[in-house]
Amino acid sequence: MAGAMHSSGRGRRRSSSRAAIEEAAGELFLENSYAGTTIEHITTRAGVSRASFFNYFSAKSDLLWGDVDAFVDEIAETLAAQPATVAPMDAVRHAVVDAARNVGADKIPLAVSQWELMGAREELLASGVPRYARLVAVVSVHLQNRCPAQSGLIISSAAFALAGAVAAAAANWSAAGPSRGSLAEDVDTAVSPVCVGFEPVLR
Amino acid sequence: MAGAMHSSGRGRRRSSSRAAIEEAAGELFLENSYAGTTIEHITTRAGVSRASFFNYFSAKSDLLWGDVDAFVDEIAETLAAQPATVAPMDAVRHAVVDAARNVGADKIPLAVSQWELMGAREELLASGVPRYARLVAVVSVHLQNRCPAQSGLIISSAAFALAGAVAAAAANWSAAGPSRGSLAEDVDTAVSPVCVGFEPVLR
DNA sequence: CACAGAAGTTGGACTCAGTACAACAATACG
DNA sequence: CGTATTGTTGTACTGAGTCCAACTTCTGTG
Repeated sequence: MAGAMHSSGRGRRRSSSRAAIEEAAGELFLENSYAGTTIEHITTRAGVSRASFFNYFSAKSDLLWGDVDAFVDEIAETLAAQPATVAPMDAVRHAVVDAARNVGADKIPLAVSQWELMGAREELLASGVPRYARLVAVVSVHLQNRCPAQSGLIISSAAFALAGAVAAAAANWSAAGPSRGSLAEDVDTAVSPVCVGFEPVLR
Repeated sequence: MAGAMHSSGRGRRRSSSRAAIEEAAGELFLENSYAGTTIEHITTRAGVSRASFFNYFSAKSDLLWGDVDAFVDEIAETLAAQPATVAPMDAVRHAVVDAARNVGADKIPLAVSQWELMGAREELLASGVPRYARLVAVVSVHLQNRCPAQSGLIISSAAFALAGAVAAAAANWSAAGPSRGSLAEDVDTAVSPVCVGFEPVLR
């Protein structure tokens, strides 16, 4: 996020290593599956040193979740810009659905588009957790601000449940294959009941 | 669970390695934190070989989640025994709350009781994912059986949201420290809105 | 222009989790 | 007493992630 701004800094310029790594990884994951691809494979094909890999990514799984991070970022921004007049759960629903609208079928995250192909599902799932946790945190903070009187239990269960519904929608959507419709609709369908259930509790 | 029944088998008897490992691990996690404890530390203190560790546990994180696995097992059993007359989400709520009732303050899972002490929260969280996934699967199967007409999206978002609420309750409860009340109450509070929201959608 | 310093890249050594497997030890059963 | 069965151990290996000290490429300043 920050720290990467180097338009007119002092030292050496970044080469295009990052893009090369991402491209090589995408190819290799398809050829050999995620688990069957080592970081060394990737850096070799990208023509970069192994050490350089960790300049750009903190872990192998980071290659899979970049787009999801952006998705959560967008939700956070939308929520921050929401006027206080909107009902809290409605604000969250709109933020989530809007963000989903920007996820075109063209830009499906690697982790999602190649679910079956890449094997090691559980490992993939586990590597996605920090993103899920961040979504929970973002929603929690928003609800906390809007409903300061509420107990932490209610707040966090609403946030967890909502993030769960979003995850379900994403999983379902990706599993639908090339014939899938719009992610935004699926997210709306999945999230609505959660909002309906929690809105009255949050008063 | 299964596979451990060896009261009068054929070959060599199991020694008490398992208990020794668990005890040593519990001590060491408190002394040096989870991340600061290696498997070799554990096996050395337990007086067992490193190889033996993997006879009993498939990963270091298995030491933390054993009780949670039992919790999910219990939910699965209760659900299977539920009569078809109960509304689907009510059945799930009862199963979850009942299972929570059996989790006394004395038997708090390692992963939960020593959350702050052990550092490496994200790693812990990630290692818990397979359990979360199993809870989702158990609930999904139940809903699928009770509501065969429903779309997969609704089913799985209900299951995800419910599992999320349970996780929130557990996290909240554990964070409450020694003064915490009954887990079952917290779970009920967290899960109810989800059930209220999804019950009508499931018809 | 030289040079100091910032920022990027690399090689190499290291720790640790997890896998694989062959040898060895203990036990029940015929 | 053998023998098959099962538990335990030693050992060697792969691969992720960390650390760090060199080296390279760049920019701004005197």
